[in-house]
Amino acid sequence: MPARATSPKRSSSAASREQRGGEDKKHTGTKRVPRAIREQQMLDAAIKVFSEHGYRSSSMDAIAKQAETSKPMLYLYYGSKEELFLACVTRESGRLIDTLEAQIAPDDSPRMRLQKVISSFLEFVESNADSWNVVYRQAEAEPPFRQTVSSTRRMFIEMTAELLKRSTSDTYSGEDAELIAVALVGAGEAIADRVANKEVDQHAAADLVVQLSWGGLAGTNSTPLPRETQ
Amino acid sequence: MPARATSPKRSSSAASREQRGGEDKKHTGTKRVPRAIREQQMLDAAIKVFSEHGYRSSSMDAIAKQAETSKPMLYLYYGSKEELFLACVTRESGRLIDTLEAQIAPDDSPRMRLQKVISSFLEFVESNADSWNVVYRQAEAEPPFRQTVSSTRRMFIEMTAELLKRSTSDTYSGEDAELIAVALVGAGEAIADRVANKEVDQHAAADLVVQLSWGGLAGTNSTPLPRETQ
DNA sequence: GCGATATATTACTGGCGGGTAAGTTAGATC
DNA sequence: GATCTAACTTACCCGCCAGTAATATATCGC
Repeated sequence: MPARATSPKRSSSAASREQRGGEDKKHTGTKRVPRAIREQQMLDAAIKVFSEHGYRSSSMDAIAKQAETSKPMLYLYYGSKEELFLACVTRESGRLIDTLEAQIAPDDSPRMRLQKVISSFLEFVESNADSWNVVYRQAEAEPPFRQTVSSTRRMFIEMTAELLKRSTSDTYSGEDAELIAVALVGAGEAIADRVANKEVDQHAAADLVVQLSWGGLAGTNSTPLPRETQ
Repeated sequence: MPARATSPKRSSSAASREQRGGEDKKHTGTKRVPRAIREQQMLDAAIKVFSEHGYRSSSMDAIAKQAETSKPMLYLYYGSKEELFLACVTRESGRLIDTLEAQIAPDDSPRMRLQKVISSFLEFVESNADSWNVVYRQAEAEPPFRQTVSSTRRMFIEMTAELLKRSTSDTYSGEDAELIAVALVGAGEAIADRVANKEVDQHAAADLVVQLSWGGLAGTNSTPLPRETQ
């Protein structure tokens, strides 16, 4: 009964600060940390290592070390490397989705929604570059996880297509809206990569993507960009 | 002409000889193939295997088998797995770039260029899905090759930005043009992924990307899409 | 024919890394 | 303070695979 990967729900709050107490070298020198917390530490560590070296090149030992624990604990809690990675993807894409959903108010105009979603999306990516890298770029290249990425992306595309259909007159078919959504999401991801690498300012990028989505190149042309920060 | 691995120029043209003579099972049963040809077979095989399983999960044995040769030959010609992969990326991105460059005539209008480039790009991706996958999606996830992908992409972005600056009035700064180019290239890549997976028709997609690039959503709105095939 | 060399193979190794067995201790509960 | 469990560890196993001898033979130039 190895508890199988995180099956028990959540420990919720908890999280009494600690660590760095003392270098007790008595026998083993390892602190005892409740499962719910350790699990999160492990995911944090895994994301960092996976992001840096890629899935295959990341060893479980390296992840364990990063999480300040040992390999058997990883296996006790997550079962296998594959499940661990999947847990990373699941948690992080969940966090992202939650973040985005929290932004939209039901009575926002479509354009307002677009703006909010885009800027919070880029904000998330900026402050969670490793997550972004793991969830999208790493998972995409590993055959076992392609489907997961694909379905996450599909959700974004659906979301975007919905916005499109609602905001514009129905001059193009649903199929076209879908393709356009694919393109827009792709554009967003490309910008996200730049933002994650800190190559562009997130707010400037957000402004530009909104303009571009809404008005296309003509739009950026006719409406001089209001730049905010930077 | 970096030549790299493949150092001795050797052979060059060649290409005359053909195999498929007879199933001589005398001793080993393996036919002799000139280097220049074997090298290309190896790259073909490597691209296929890499695309299917990813860089790390592809064994040199599997690639050798696919190329109908043996592992030591791979090492003789390419030196290491890493160099082999790099050779794949180099050859394929070169092919893509050549294809695109062959399209543009110096007296084409910017819009004409855009259209030609986009459609030949998507055409290439459609008929070279494995190349696309290796050059972009696989290489991107492997730290040793990220820079290569990055510089290939940068070239596309530069090309696009140049087109933008030339075609529109200079109402936005070069920096904005660059960012817009990032977005457009990202959109193109996203569509390319769909095309590579045969999820959308390449010609319809090309039309749509052109429209979208040129006129944005407003453009697709005001100009009903002329659909061709399908 | 006769080397020289380029093409080829089989069979190995060395280590890395996923996964596990077996045992240890901390601390909650009564 | 005995017990029971959950949190830990060290130390190992073993398969896979990048890379390498060592060796064989087809073919070209002469």
